[in-house]
Amino acid sequence: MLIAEVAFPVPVHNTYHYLVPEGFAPLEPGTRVRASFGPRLAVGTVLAVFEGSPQRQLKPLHAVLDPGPVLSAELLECARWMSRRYGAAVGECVKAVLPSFVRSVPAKEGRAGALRPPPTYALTDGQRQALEGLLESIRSRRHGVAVLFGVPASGKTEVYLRLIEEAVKDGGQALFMLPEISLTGPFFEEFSGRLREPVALWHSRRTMSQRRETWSGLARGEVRIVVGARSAVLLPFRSLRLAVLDEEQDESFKQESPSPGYHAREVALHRARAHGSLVVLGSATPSLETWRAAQEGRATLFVMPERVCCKEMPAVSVVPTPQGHDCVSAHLLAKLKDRLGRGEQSILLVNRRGFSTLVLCRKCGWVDRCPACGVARIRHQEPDGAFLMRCHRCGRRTPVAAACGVCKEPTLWITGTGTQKVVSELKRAIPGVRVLRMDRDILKESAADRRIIEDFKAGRADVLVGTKLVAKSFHFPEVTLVGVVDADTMIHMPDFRASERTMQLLSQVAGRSGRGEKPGEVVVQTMHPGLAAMSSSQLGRYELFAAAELAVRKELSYPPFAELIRVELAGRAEKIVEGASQEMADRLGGILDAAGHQVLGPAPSIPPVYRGRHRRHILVKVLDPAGTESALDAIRAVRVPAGVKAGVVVDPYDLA
DNA sequence: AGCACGCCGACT
DNA sequence: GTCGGCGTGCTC
Repeated sequence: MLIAEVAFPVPVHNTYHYLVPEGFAPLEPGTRVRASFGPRLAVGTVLAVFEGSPQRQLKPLHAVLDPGPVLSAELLECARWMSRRYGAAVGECVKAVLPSFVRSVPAKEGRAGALRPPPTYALTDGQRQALEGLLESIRSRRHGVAVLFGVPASGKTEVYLRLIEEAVKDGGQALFMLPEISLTGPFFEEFSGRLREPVALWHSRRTMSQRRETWSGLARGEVRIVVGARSAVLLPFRSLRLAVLDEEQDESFKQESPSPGYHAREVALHRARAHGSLVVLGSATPSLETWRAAQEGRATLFVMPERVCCKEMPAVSVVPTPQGHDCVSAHLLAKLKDRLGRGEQSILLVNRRGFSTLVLCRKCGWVDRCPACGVARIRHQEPDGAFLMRCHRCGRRTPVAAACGVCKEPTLWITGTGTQKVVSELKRAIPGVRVLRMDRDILKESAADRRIIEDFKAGRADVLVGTKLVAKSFHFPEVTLVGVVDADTMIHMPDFRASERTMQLLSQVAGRSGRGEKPGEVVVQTMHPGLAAMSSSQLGRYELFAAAELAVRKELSYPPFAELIRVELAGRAEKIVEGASQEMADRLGGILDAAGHQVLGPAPSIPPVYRGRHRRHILVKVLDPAGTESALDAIRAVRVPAGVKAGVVVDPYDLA
């Protein structure tokens, strides 16, 4: 009898078997079918078809929905791989690569398009050398991985453009990915202007019809170039020759939820192997995972050390964070005034939005926290000028406490620096200064991030104060000073990546300085000038940071020397969750310690109670790189009691 | 994910 | 005495 293995878009790990009625054959994997699933009919995707004698009574398929497969064997295999790699249900992975808007796509041959002659730009030595190696790799039609390590403004975009041109010759396809939707637009524009071949834009905010057009165009081989965000890596390429991840270190390439929690870099590498294509990982501060891959020869390193626009790197000075009332040091203030006098612009990076980031009691140490989320609340100045406390996790607003929540004394200390406070301090210290603020609050209020950027670019402000949004790849030629108001806030996060994140942010924001004719300068305020993450904000010292940080990671068995799996248990009854997570940790400890892995916890998640459910988590450090799959099996094999739900995240970036 | 089965509160 | 809450469990 002919049996079909079918996956349904539901969070269950098993697949289901059905009889294939006579008239339905031949039925190929990747075809959608309708079948009775429990008390209802459901649409599923055929994973495999085989001849066999079933041990149990199987139901027949109800209908075949496509004339042929809508998913290629390669993409179907990718879904199955994702399910194994990330411990996600197969059906959910199939759903991720086969969105609901897809209609049947008849196969059709693509045609080769003519290329616009590449413009004649003078390339730097670094660009030329990188291009030479990378073009050769594309032409070889063999799988390869390259790291394009270029300082900000080193001309990576020009390299990408020429690689794409090469990749789409005679029917090839190219994928260009950026970590955020907001960055895809400008690249889409630029690529569309420079490349003769049409460029498609892909991200989650595109309309159904736009997505359908791109999806089926790619499947037919007609669409050849895609600029997109994370999910573009799951598109139905027929002959991928090049996959680029720009800003590859950015954590937005990792999806944490919904399941499957995939990393676009890993999926790109997996698919590129199947297509025999080149993967280019571009960054000024590569992730340590990528850097180590280059050191071990799993990726080829290309370095572009010189800026295209200007000769010198900005000079970096590290000064102590002021400990008094002010948050901008005399040193930084003097430099700001100096820029103002010369008609040049400055950027100030502040890590938190709001006015004051901490309200606490001087007597007993009580900290004002959100009762629902358990995190410290931020004092905000609302658009009407009044002050309110806001929880940055749940967004709830409450009046500012007049007295300590425990000892009821009016001994409150309002401290900590947010973007609003810096703006107000600047206006007080430099009369007449024109300041723009850019953070999520402002963008919500005025719904105009474009306008802020344009105003600043046009010189209608002297200083731009903002959160890490200001560090993004904007090009402001008149900016000659970048100040980091408090570089320590990130580094104290209880997360093994805190130092790496700090270094990346500092380096990125430093790259905004001196991009025009005039040389730039960077001032970092910190109480820890000796930390590697701080000193390496001096551009070009990435290698020193990476070496030091890799040594730490190795010592403590953290990625990239181990792989983490976070197991979270949640449920209504606190005691039951507590018992279940202890049981889970004990059981895993027994199994996994023997394999050389480590089990940490359980510990309460942050927040410990969310939507009425108590949450605890366990961290598994998988020391043998091949051991993740069996560790996931071991986790799944532990039965959790009724009323408790267990979830896993492989390679989590959010450790709370 | 759906959808049904199964035990505890306010109503014709 | 019933209708209905959503907690629990299964779907080839």
